[in-house]
Amino acid sequence: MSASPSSEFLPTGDPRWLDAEEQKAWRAWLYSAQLLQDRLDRELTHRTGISHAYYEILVALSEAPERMMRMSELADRCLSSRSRLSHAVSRLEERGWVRRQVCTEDGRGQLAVLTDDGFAALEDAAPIHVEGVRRELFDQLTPEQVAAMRDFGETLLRHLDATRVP
Amino acid sequence: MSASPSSEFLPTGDPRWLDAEEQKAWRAWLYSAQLLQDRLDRELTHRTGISHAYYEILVALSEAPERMMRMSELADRCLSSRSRLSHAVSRLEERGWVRRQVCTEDGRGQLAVLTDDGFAALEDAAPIHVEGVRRELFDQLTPEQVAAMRDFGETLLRHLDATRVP
DNA sequence: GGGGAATAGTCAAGCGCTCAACTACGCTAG
DNA sequence: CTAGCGTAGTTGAGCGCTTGACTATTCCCC
Repeated sequence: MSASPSSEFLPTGDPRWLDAEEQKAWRAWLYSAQLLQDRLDRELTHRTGISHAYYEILVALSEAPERMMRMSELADRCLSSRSRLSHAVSRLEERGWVRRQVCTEDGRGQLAVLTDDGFAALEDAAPIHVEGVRRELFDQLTPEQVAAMRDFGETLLRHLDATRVP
Repeated sequence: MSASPSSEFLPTGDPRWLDAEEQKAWRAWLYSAQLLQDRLDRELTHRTGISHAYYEILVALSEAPERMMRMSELADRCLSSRSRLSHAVSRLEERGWVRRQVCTEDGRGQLAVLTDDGFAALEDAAPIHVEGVRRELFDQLTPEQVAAMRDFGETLLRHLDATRVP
């Protein structure tokens, strides 16, 4: 719907429609974001058997002290819901890459721990992922574009973080 | 995994790891993209019952001549697989928003046609979506950042398009 | 003009996600 | 102490997506 539709008497007043330039900018960003994430995810999944979502979990754990994290903390770090993370960790447990451990400080809590097998799987996958990001993203951009991408991302993150409603 | 892991003798040579600045840029972009898309999709879904993916289908049809498109064409336009689009159109058909029609020029083909009910649903949803995009995206950015976002998206799209492997 | 490859679309099985309900534990006020 | 509320995490049902196989039609060229 490129032009304003005919409904002119909305309760909240006329929406601030996007003009042609804004539409182009929005679509270019949206399509490129979807295609890029899709391509990287597919390459990683097909070459390593690890989806990008699972990869993020393994990375987070590998960077944590003693390679272990509380479930909720891990969920936040991976932009995941509690439920989604719980399911994902169960599946990673079945592969032997992660194990659960009760948290001694808080009887309600669980710790997700990266196993040696999980770390090895991550070591195999990391080069594939990094090469993908470089090939599809950084190799295509000038340093100025990279700087703008970061600036853009950080600006948006500040806003999204400030207006979060948990 | 922020630093190079210990596997130093890979068949393809050492991967070109991301340095700290590149990591920050990549993460900022990735997280902001995921959070933004997620927030817009949730708002649209909860307030209108239409997910962003379905919204895109309705928009594409509404802009097409006679509000109809070939299934494959529609799939490409919506960055969707044939199968996914076929499922989605079936569900939109159940809601009475789209109907299928055999293509007279090509006996294999099907046309997806937007119904009046579908157009009305889109008219209701469009202001919600546009306000979301404006509030979460354009209102947060300077004109320079918008220009950079578009430039970034178009650069990436050119690359992704040129290296597509169907 | 007839046989094989290519194309359009659908369908079924299985996986992963969402949502809401649920268990279990901790915290605090009375 | 204990009642009640908040927090941590899990679970199951249901939906949507992916994959790969399948049907039907068209295209191509010998």
